[in-house]
Amino acid sequence: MIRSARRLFAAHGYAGASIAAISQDLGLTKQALLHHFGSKDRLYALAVEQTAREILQILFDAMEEGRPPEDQVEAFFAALFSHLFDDATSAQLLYRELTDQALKPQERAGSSLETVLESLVATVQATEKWQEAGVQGALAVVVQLLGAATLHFTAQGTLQRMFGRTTYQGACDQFSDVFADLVSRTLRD
Amino acid sequence: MIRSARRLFAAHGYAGASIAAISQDLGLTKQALLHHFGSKDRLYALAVEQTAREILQILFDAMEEGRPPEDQVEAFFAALFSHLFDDATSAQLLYRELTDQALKPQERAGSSLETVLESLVATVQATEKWQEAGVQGALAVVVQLLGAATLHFTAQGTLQRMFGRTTYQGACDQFSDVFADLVSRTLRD
DNA sequence: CGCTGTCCTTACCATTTGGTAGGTTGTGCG
DNA sequence: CGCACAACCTACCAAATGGTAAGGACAGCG
Repeated sequence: MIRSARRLFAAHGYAGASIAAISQDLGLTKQALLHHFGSKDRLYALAVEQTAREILQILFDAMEEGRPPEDQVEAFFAALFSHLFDDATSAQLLYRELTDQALKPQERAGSSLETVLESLVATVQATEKWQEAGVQGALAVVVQLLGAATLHFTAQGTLQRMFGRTTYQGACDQFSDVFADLVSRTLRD
Repeated sequence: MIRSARRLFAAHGYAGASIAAISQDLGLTKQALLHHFGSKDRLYALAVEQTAREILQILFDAMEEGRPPEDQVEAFFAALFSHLFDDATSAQLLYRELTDQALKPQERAGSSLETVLESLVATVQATEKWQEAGVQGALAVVVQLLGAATLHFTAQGTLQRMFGRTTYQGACDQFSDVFADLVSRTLRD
């Protein structure tokens, strides 16, 4: 159920995906959904939180103790990239939450999405190159890298339409290397 | 009128911004809007096209003949960045169109947004570093750079909320330099 | 058997959506 | 003046929105 909700919220946004559409996608009535989740807000919150938690897990896995922070961040972005490669809807959904802020304030507090960003900023701040740039510098770096990693997936449909599916596929393959290079160049000097 | 529509479509997306809300923002009734633009679709199309045309103009200005393509791309991204700095809604609106594909197919054909992407890809493909990577490689680079440039602006609200307005402002200042460096490193070797 | 609770349904509801029809006001122009 | 036309309004409409109420089907359990 949440998987279906994630797909539709990712594709059409909070406002664009009605609970009727989601339930129809599942072959149920919308009241079945409301029965399980109480309200559209709560379903959306669950979808976002679940998605963010997956990313958070990837982050934790990449944060092995003892390794230099540069390696940790690199490992995270590599793992994130391959995760999004398998499931672009994650990128789409989280990006939408970043831009729409459709989550209720109380549901936002202490969410996994916040934790991911804060941990990333802290780790970047621990790198040699950026430790003197303060929180602001690290935040700039993190946002930049995340943006570079995600547009690719969030704009999937448009890019395929504009350039053709085969060209897009080819770009996908190259993207991984180009991106890894970018992360490395940004974190080291 | 279109300015107001751009603001609201950028903030809430096509589905999330009703013509009633836009007209209320203007102090009119929604029928006044419908009178001028015929339908919500057409108003949205105008807002997107106008915004994309601004970006296209920035691109043309950066594409002076005779300069090396690396410089052209760098100049474009620098100008784009300062434009978005003044008007983040442009980034938000165009990003939404990239992800939502809310434009009708007939209105998409030959739009400024397509022209921008295609011209960028062609120019990147003309650079020394990427001329052997084909359309795919150039597309990957363009998407990556655009993503890096825009997340910052599209997620403005969330970032301000999470890290505080002052921290966000500080990151803004640093972002410009970090980004210029990133573009340069990506285009040259 | 009967009781309870979960799952899911049909039947509603008030509100909002995009859009139409028709009328009113004002302005420019012959 | 009289005519046309744009701008804008009120009044409506069918459809879709999120959500409530009430009940049926069915399982587990005493």
